[in-house]
Amino acid sequence: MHDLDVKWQKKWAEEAVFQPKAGAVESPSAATARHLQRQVTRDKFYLTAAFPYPNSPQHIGHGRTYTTTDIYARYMRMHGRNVLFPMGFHVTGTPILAMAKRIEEKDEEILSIFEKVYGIPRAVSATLTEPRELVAYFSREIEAGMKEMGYSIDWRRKFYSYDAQFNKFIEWHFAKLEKAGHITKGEHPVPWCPVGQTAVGAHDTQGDADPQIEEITGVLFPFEDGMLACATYRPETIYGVTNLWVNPDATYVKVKCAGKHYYISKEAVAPLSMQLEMKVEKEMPASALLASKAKHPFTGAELPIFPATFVDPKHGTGVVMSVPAHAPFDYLALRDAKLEGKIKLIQVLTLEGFGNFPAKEIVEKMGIKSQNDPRAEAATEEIYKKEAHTGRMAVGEFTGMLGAEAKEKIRAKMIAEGSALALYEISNGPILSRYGGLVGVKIVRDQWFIDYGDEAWKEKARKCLAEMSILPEKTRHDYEYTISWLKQKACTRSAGLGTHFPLDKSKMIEALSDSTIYMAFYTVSHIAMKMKPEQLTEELFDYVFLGKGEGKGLPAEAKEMRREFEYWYPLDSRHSATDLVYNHLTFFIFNHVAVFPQKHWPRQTVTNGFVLMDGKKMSKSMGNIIPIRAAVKQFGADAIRFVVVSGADLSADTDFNRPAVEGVISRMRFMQSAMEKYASTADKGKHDIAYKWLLSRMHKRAIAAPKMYESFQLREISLELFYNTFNDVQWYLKRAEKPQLREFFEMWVPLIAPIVPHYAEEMWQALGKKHYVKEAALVAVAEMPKGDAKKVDETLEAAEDYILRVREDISSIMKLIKKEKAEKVELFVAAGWKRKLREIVDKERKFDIAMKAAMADAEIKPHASEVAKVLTSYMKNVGALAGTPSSEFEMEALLSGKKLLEEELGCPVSAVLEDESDVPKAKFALPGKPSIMIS
RNA sequence: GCGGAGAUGGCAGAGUCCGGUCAAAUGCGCAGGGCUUAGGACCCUGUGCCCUAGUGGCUGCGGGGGUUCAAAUCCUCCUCUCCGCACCA
Repeated sequence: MHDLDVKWQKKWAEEAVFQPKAGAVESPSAATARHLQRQVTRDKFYLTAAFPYPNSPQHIGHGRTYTTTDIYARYMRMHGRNVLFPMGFHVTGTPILAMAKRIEEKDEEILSIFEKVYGIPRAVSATLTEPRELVAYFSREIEAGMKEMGYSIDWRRKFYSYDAQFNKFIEWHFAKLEKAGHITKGEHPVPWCPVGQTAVGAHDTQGDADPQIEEITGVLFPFEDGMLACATYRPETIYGVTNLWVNPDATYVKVKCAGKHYYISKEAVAPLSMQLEMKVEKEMPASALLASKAKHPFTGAELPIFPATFVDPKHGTGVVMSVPAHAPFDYLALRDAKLEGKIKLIQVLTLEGFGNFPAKEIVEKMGIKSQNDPRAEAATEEIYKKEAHTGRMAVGEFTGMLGAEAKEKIRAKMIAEGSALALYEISNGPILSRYGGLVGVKIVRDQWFIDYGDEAWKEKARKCLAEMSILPEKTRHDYEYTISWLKQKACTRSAGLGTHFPLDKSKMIEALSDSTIYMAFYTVSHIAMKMKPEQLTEELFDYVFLGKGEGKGLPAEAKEMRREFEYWYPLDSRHSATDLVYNHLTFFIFNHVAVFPQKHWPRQTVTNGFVLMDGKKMSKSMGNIIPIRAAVKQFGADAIRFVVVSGADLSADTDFNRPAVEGVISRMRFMQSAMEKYASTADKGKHDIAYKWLLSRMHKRAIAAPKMYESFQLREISLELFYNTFNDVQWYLKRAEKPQLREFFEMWVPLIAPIVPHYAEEMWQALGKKHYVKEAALVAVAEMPKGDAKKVDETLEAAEDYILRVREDISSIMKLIKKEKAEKVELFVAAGWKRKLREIVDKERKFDIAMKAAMADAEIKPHASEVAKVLTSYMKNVGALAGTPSSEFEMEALLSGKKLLEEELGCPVSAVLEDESDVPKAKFALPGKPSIMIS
């Protein structure tokens, strides 16, 4: 398999079939020139798939998107379009840096994954400590894998997103955004590692946990000369605060922050200082706080401070406000301290199914013993959940409002009047970063944004979307939703590979912001990459991409670049996995409409689901990843291409498993040997019924194929052009007296070529001179056969189905009567009156009315005794009545299948009309279902 | 919480829009047989339950209820699963 792949990949490369020229013909070898000539007189077709991120090799999961794209590219090429399918590498951002660092630190986990999963020897991975070395190595691997998969990519246009020329392009891109007013600056909370001094994403954390930022409220209670800060998720319960809690064993501090004094736990200082600048002035034991009292920020009422062990000094501020009516822990702590009678509970929310103090009730109902009882957690969860959904405010200015709504209002109000701080926290913490620090939340000043919240911009994006084709169509809603909620998107980071942010060179443009219009760069990259970066000025790109000016004073290459861009743009189809709809693909639309004129807006996106391995999600930790190159070596490119796209609908996840791959390979072999046996010469003589039937099916499929390819019904195609076709050929070989398959194969091979190109190429060559389809040196550039509607014969196909059904019925009866071998088989075809009765029932589906109508019919009346019985059997399946076959049809079909049946049964088979026979069994015949007599 | 998608046989997965030809395509798995020294591959047959000398009957498509001569398919309520909610490629 692999040799065959290499053979044709080499041939395609030699003939440069995947290196299209904008609007004119290059000079590939004479063999293909003719076909390329044909192509360029037709329309161009430009498509791209998301470029890979080379921080590790690719596995078969990655192969789905690229294979889908390639099938489409190959189909379009065979459909006569001049196709451009380029590829590059995305290296922007921090994961590559993180990976290189981990290798440098000899991270056992990563080295062992490389060794065990991808088969990279430790000696080799040890050399990948430099980001550029790493990129060079993995991009080489990925490119080799893509070539081995037979992707029809124009590699001349390859670039890396940190190349100086591409940097220039991104600078131009951002200059356009800035001029359009889409760049803003502000503050932003990010997950931050205090040790690494950097923002962290999932790939920077231990265990690949994705840190989630959550807003919390730091309520400030006047206390001595400052304020006690309490972090809470439920600021709306401020009305029900009866006291405060501190941990009796913790140390507390007095800090100065923006001119004010706050009291918090000592352990809260480090995480909170990422958000607020603070200076510790004094340290004190908890007892110092317990001796004093705080004041309620609204009412000024005195609030005692009590000790409670459930207070975690590491969490929030290390001080907790007590709302015993609604928080089980607060109630329990109060009860534990025997203070229940002394402190009066205050109701804040009304909750259906509960009285005034839900926390007290649930604690009593569940019989929870103390604040250290593990069930206290469950009780809290239940009450919080119920109150969050259905609780209504019972006190304060928002009385009657849902608690969830009141929360936002109260929080905003308190922050505005200075009685609370806006704080953030990592909701799924504690998370440790790879640098060893506990991840906290930092407020980044000088954060630059792309303002996707701009309504006018959104409108333009919607307009573009409305005119685009979205496949699968049901994804359109996801785009609309994403456009509606997108706000400011942070577009710079303090570290990473890529392009420096033009307005602040100390920052880097992050990865989702520098990959939105790079498809435009491909159209000129093969020229730009040979130029000096400083030649790629804003003026040049304005001319090339926006057609500004006449190109005077610009480098000589400018005109050619402009021509390439104008020829290839707009992008006809953009491909990726579905997860990118919510960010990349939507940004892609936004940025195109911001930078380019409407005629260059994208026309289509195609998104696909993932690949599962034996029904399970692929993951490095589970070790169920098959690297793409290893898979190709083992199974050959075509089988993998076939399996990753044919297993499921485009949007659904598909499964990759060995039996599926092997099934494909064995079927391909079968077809190949059938072709060798029966298609070596042109079909001879008059086609018999069986061959006419097979060709009818083939032509029908050829007619249906373009639509299926164009709407990415790849599962449907594989089913029709492969499994069902395969079954047809098997049936045909059984049916045909002298099988011949020449016309069949001349059509079949090009039809499947986009999916299994190497195999098809080999078959195409083996066929030699074509008799029934247009000749082409390579099937990759051959014309897709068009089915001939005149060769589609529904009657013939129906007859064949009929024979199959009769055959099945005979064998089921044989089994029923436990007969190994029959002496003879007699078939009786139903009488005319039964057909007439069927028509009556088809029109009138109520039993009694149909019965009356039947009895009024002179032809049917004589059979009155049988009518009720026949009618009953019709009624059972009223839907099956349409298209009653004629008795002539049935007789003819039986005659055509007679020989096959006799051979299979090893006895004479006869067919007569029901009314021409006096065998009693004959009466059981129904239209389409002859009565069978075996003796 | 908000938004989206989905639930079909041992498994994967069609069918659902436009109700009837649906015990339900196709593939895998499993069982029996053939081939083979054996295994693999390959080929045939079977694979919800029940009855049966006659091509049959019954149950069934997440759960409940409804519409209809007829429901996997239409309506309604419910349960459960998956995905996304950004600064991360």
